[in-house]
Amino acid sequence: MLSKKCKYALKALEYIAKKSDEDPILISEISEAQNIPKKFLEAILLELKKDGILQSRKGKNGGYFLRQSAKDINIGHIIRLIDGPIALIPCVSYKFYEPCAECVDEDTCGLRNVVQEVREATNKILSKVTLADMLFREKKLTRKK
Amino acid sequence: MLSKKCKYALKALEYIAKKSDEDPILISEISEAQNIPKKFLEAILLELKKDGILQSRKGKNGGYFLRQSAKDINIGHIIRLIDGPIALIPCVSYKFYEPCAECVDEDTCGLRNVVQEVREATNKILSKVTLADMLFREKKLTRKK
DNA sequence: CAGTAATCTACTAAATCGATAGACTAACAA
DNA sequence: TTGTTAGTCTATCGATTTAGTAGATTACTG
Repeated sequence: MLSKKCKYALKALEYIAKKSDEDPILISEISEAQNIPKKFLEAILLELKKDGILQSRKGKNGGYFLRQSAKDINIGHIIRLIDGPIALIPCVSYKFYEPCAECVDEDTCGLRNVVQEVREATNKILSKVTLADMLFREKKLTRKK
Repeated sequence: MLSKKCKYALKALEYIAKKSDEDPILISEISEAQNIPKKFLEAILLELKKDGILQSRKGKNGGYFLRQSAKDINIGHIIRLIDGPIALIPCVSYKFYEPCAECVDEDTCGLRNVVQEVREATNKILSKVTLADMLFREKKLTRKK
């Protein structure tokens, strides 16, 4: 499961991306619009900034804005940044590989084999969905309604 | 990520299934063979028993054994039993559905739409893999080596 | 009845999660 | 150059979950 933090991060990014042609956006505006505790959101946006996804300006007319284009921001990347591994077991993770402490032989582990298949499927989706895609999906769903 | 508890449960089931033609299997035997803390394993096996997956007998010649055939025990079911929802967000979960507290409109949520696709892909795999399949994969991998 | 092995009850230490408080610093405008 | 605005940094906190332990009890078998 995604943590609330991660969900907040994605929601906030979505909100910023949607207004990416306007002035920098205030933390407090995002906080109110998306129902995210302000102080908590601060820390999240900072983390996204440190990773180079967001940029910020202090003082009057300050706020946050995207550093990269929304179509270059990958959803899987955000999830990994905030929550860590997406894989169900670390021994099949790309970016966070770690051997199982109790495992006798990784190469012949049936569970690992199954979980690997799940990771493959998940990754196939997440690696190609960007922030721009998410916005587009949202638009499409809204039109349908 | 799966909890250690869940990994232990799957490993234990695998071990029991592999020896399903023999006498009931002792907790202590599984614990030693699979490097699982004995007391912790006790609780896990009990949970699996309460769900009807395992059966047990006390005293001499006692131990645990499968209640159902290994090919009727679904991996996704075990994961849900021990860890709860597999979905990345509860608002797309089959068995553990819950609306997002902060979400304004679920039907048009772009994130939800993406996560739904991931769930679909994950579920397609997990819903068809059984304990027997896992054993088979293990055998296949061992032969290859 | 003795011994064995599962079951039940009750803890606990450590980590993580979600959130808050308050001081500090940079940008801008009057 | 000073006040205001808005992001940044440090620190702490309560609640929950995770992983694991201890010890007494109950059921089965020979």
